[in-house]
Amino acid sequence: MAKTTTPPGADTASPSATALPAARRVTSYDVALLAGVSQSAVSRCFKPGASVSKATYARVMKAAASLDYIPNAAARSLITRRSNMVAVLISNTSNLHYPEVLSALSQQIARHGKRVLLFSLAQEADVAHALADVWQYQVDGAISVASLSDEHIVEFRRRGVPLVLLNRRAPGQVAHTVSCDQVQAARTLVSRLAAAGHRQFALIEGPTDSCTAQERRRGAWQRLTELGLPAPLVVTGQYDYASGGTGLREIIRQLGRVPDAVICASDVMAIGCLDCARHELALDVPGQLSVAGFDAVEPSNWLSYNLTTLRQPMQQMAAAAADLLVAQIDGRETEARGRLFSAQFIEGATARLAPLQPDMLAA
Amino acid sequence: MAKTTTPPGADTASPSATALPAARRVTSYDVALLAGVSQSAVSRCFKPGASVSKATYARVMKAAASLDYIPNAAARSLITRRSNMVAVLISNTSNLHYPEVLSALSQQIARHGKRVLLFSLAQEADVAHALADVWQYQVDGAISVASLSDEHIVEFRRRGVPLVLLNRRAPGQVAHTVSCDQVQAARTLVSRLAAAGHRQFALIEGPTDSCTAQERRRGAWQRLTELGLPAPLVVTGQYDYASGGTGLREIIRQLGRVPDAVICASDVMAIGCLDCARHELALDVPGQLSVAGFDAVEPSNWLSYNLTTLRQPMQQMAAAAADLLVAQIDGRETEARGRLFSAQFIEGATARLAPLQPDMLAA
DNA sequence: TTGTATGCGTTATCAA
DNA sequence: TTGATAACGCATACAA
Repeated sequence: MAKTTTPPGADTASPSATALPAARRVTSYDVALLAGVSQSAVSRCFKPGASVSKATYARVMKAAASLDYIPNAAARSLITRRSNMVAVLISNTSNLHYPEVLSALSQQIARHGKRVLLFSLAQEADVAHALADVWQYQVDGAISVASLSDEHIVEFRRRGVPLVLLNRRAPGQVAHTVSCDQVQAARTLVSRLAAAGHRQFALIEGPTDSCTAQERRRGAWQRLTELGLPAPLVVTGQYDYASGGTGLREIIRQLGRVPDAVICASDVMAIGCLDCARHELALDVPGQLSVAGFDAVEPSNWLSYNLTTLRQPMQQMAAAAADLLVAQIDGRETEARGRLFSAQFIEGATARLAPLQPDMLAA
Repeated sequence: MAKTTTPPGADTASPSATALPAARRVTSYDVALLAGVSQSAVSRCFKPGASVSKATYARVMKAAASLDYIPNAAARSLITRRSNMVAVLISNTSNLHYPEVLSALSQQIARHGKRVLLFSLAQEADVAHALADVWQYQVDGAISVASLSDEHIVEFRRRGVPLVLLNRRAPGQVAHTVSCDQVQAARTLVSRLAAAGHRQFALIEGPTDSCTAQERRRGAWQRLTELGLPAPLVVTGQYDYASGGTGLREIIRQLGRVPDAVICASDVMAIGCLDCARHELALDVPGQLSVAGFDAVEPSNWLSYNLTTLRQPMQQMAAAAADLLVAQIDGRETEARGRLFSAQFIEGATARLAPLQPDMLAA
């Protein structure tokens, strides 16, 4: 390895570790000087499809290596108007879903040679702050896994920053969107439960401002109505574990009895509901009560739960979002487009299900 | 105020959906022109502690607002040598731990007016690629929640990029570190289990290259030896759910019987172990077998598990890491420092525990 | 307090 | 293929 001057105390004894006093950065001029070429020649050597002779390329690369030269992305982006950064806006409320989404997005964005500038939104109020920074940092585009208001979406367009919404809708706006068909997913779930004889349904929803929750609700209602079943009892939760238990209690209180099936707008709530039913209310699930969730987060697959749920093809959705965004950035895609994925039904063992009938697929 | 040329469609009325063809960006010159001041005056207005008169400040801000002007961070960082970006390196293997760590880091870094450039490492091989980008993007510093080789750590110092390791050690290097005392945590756990009468221990470890796993192992061994207990049986897992079950089976196979206690190097493995014990082997936990984990991830707290585990004060650790990094960036902290936090013991209900004795604290 | 002039490190244009 | 030169958008030293 490079023996610089004095190998700074490698033993914990003497952390001399004096930070090098802002050593002047190595620039393309330094490399040019050492290689005996012009600065623009150096620049060209670091641009993929440039026109450089083998000889100069070799000389430049050798000099660059010996000086530890790395092009400065800030300077580059100033002139190319490309930062190779993509903003990812994500709200913490996604919770257990968060790592899967984020690492998938990060990977897919990296495939296109770009990196993720992360905006992790703890509260709704953070959106304004985050966006102010998004504009400053000159990102090439943004992917939002958080709810944005119409005004915010308009601002993206006005500022010419490509935007893709992942699992969110733009209420009054045309926007590029990648999502999973929640309506269809909820319809499928209801169909399969109804076919197995469930009649009294209850729903534990997410916060009403979440469009994912709204669509799941709409799909369930639609299908229940079509099947002539009684209207479901609806309570609202916060997508968290505790909401599952309190939701179930509330349902039983309002209904005066245990419903046939509880559909929860997230797996975590479904698990909370399940634990409450089994451990606190001593109910047999799925004997006395069927419980289903959405998202197929990792714990839903654990032996203690084996939850009936619907999986979103997140890796594919992330790839689609990244592709769609890059297409916009490259100007290949101008008109707003939406890509809709289908959820995969996971039978699990927390709901009584009838064997699959052909008409359910058509449902 | 004089509407000079044509303010680019500032009204939401006509979104005409056609992406504006790379409209020339609004710069500080445009603002200066409209406000009737010099460009440097505009610049000063956007610098916190600058010397500007009330009057010009107002004029400039008005002009800026009407033009939708936002300073260009790339240009700024070129001259200030501050990008206000912090690289966060994190490996996906942290899995359930990942969201907590990442959102805590993101928040804490944001407190210092900086943003997170995310490098989510799916494989060990990604490190080199990630680092190459870290150098390019001119980040102010980096926080690594992934294992870095000595060579990599040296490179940070050589390039003058401040680095803080979170829950990782630098084997042969002096480095700024924030971590949780895994040795002490493991010792405490063994002490409490031993005091309750457990004699035959087994460990399900993480990958041997993980230093966190190593420390947990060392602490457990130390304390077992001190207490004169038999050496534990050790098997290795991958930190995932499946490893818990296969680990337990392997332990029972090698031991010829069920051990008194299984200590797992992560909660997810502990949960896998627990589920296997209860649902597949029909063992009574903690009656016949005690199971404990590390990390206190959210599911460990669910009713089905109520796991005996140790919580790392992650929010505080993230804050410490951010503080330490920023101190380095600002040149306030030059000598390598390590901050060590203590884990909090969560009693849970998957292990038989004796009441807390004073000497355990000293252990 | 304000304006002028210069430089940050790169890419892009154009002539050689 | 190569080199001189002009941007890119901002911050800062210095003079006014």
